[in-house]
Amino acid sequence: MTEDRSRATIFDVARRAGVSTATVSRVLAGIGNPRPATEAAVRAAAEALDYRPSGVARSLRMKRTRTLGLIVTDIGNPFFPELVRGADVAARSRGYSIILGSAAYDEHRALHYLDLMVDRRVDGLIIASSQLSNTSRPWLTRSPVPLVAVNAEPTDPSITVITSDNIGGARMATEHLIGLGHRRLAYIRGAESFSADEPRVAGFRAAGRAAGLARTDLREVRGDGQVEGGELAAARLLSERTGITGIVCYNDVTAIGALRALRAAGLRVPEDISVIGCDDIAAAGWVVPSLTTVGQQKAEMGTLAVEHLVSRIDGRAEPDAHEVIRLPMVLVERESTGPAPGGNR
Amino acid sequence: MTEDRSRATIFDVARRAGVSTATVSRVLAGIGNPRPATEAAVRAAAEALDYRPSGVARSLRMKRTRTLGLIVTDIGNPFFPELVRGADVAARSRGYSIILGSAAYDEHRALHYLDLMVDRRVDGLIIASSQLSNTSRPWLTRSPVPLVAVNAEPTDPSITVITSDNIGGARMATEHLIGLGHRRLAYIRGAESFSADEPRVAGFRAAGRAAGLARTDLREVRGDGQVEGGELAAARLLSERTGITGIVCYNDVTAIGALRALRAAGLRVPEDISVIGCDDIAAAGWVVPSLTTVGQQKAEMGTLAVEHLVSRIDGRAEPDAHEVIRLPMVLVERESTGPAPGGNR
DNA sequence: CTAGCCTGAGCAATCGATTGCCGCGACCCG
DNA sequence: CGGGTCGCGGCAATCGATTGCTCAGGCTAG
Repeated sequence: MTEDRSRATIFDVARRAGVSTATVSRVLAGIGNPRPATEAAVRAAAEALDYRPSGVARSLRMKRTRTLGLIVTDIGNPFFPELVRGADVAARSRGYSIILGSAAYDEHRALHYLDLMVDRRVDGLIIASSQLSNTSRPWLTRSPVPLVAVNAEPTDPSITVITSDNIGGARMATEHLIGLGHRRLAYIRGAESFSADEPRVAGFRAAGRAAGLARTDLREVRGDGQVEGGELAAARLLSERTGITGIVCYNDVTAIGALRALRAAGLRVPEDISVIGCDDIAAAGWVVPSLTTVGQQKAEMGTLAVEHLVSRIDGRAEPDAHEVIRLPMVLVERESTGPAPGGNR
Repeated sequence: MTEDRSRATIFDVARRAGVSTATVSRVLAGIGNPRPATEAAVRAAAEALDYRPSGVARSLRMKRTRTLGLIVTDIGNPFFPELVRGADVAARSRGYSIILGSAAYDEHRALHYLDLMVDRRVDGLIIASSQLSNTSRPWLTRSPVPLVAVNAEPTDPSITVITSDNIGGARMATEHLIGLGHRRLAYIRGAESFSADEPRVAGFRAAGRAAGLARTDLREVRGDGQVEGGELAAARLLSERTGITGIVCYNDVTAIGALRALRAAGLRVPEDISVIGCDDIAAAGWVVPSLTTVGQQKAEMGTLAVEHLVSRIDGRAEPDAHEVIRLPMVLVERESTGPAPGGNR
């Protein structure tokens, strides 16, 4: 180990190369045109000392950290890894890093992360945590850094939002079932705090109404966005014996729970009953039968969020160009949906 | 907006409170015992200006960022979110943050993150990326910051490793099947680059040998650690018609693929054939039949990695107290395993 | 040959905190 | 009433980079 325990500083490089720190900084940043001999000396010294500029010192001087904070509802929820990945890739390609915070469904945790990240002087914040959308609005609107909300319904015009067309997605899912001949449908909702739940149920109702279905042929039960909630809700639905043949679910995880309940009740999917989910998580393709779903463009949402922030940070976009971007959802047909039984129509 | 675009600095607080920055720093850090009037003035000023110390400036001065770098193979792989969560919780409770990097199965990306994180002056690194274990060893052994490898086999005595008892886990899985009367077994391997594959296949063999099974009754086929690989491998196994009744899989994702292939072949699980996975990812409980598996203590691995690093950073542990921690794996019995058909004992 | 210009590179300030050292004021005791 | 001691709080250095301003030297043109 010839090298010191701590890393070489720009001062060490300057001394070794026989120049000033200003010159080292300029050469390494490619600013100005140094005399060939100077440039060579600096590069050689930097190389020999394995010099790497301190991001901390640079951040202090430049007043930017090239770091973005990303707060998600819960990293264990299969929806988020893809979003994180999309954001990560986009950030990296622009020279930014992501600091991750998983709120674990807890608003206090989320707020703590928010403060932590601001203290760390992140250049921007991506909030993909439904927990924050409601109570913490004051914090968000007076955020000291650019901010974008992902996968949440717009609550404040001053905040940019990137989300899916939840109404359209749920309508598409419902229309898919109706197109297969289903006439008695149910919707299993998510937890109350999920801001996408309301628009999705609205899409479900709209599609049902448009197809002329009676209010009584459009059941709605409450789930929790988890497997257990979907399982319970589907079981409740079955016990009601209302003869529904198609279930639209708040998300894929809920749909997987519903699948389990139907299986336990001896019903075949899709022969006896069809199930459609939402999100298109990886596991949707793993279960048997594999799950038909309307997919969200998760990675794209992450990418767009980063792009939006970076262009705001770099001043390429108006500081208050607040918009609402709604990504279309895409129908992914798999095995869990099929023609309605009994040849209705 | 009374407040400025940029945050208040310690200087602003000092001026408003009529004291020096040194006093502000001391009061807010709780060092020394200030005169009550002084303390009140400082706190009032800090409050009024919504002052929050700059982590960047502090990091520069203190030469520690209270940030840990975490590099994972791929955040989309369901194994990692739990690990990330464990690390995140442990880090947060100790005042550290996690910077995440997802290598997306690409060693170049992983190395890039490594450099990035060192440039950001993280205080420690957690490598949970199998991509790094091999070629990048030189980098790792001369890392400028404390480092711990997670979920990898020890390759260098100078690196602390936290991993599962892969041999014991695979043996346990195999013994579980043998205990249920199965006598003709197969093991579906992971990709070659996964360092846990070798020990697991060794555990499989050891358990088979110990039970007196013939070499020909212990098939091994190559998968890829993904659903597709498991599906293909299982299909190949079936086409060989060797009459196996139990399949041990490299991981749960592989097992889920196997389940799909068996189902497609019209075989019932577990009546005709038993399947056991490894990892205990969330989806293992979602598929039908739910998957029996030997679980890794994912969150604990993340927690231990953080604890190890923090104690090294804080100087509470020897700088070269390099150890290998092997966490036991735990058998989680679900529906995909059952007595061998034909009542073979 | 000299004056002026152009450019490469150094000086020093700056970013925002922490902390060693020291001075000054107050209080106590003789 | 004077001197000593204790301790609060200020001064200023420091962390490691970036960058405006300035200086000096070389080259060109008159």
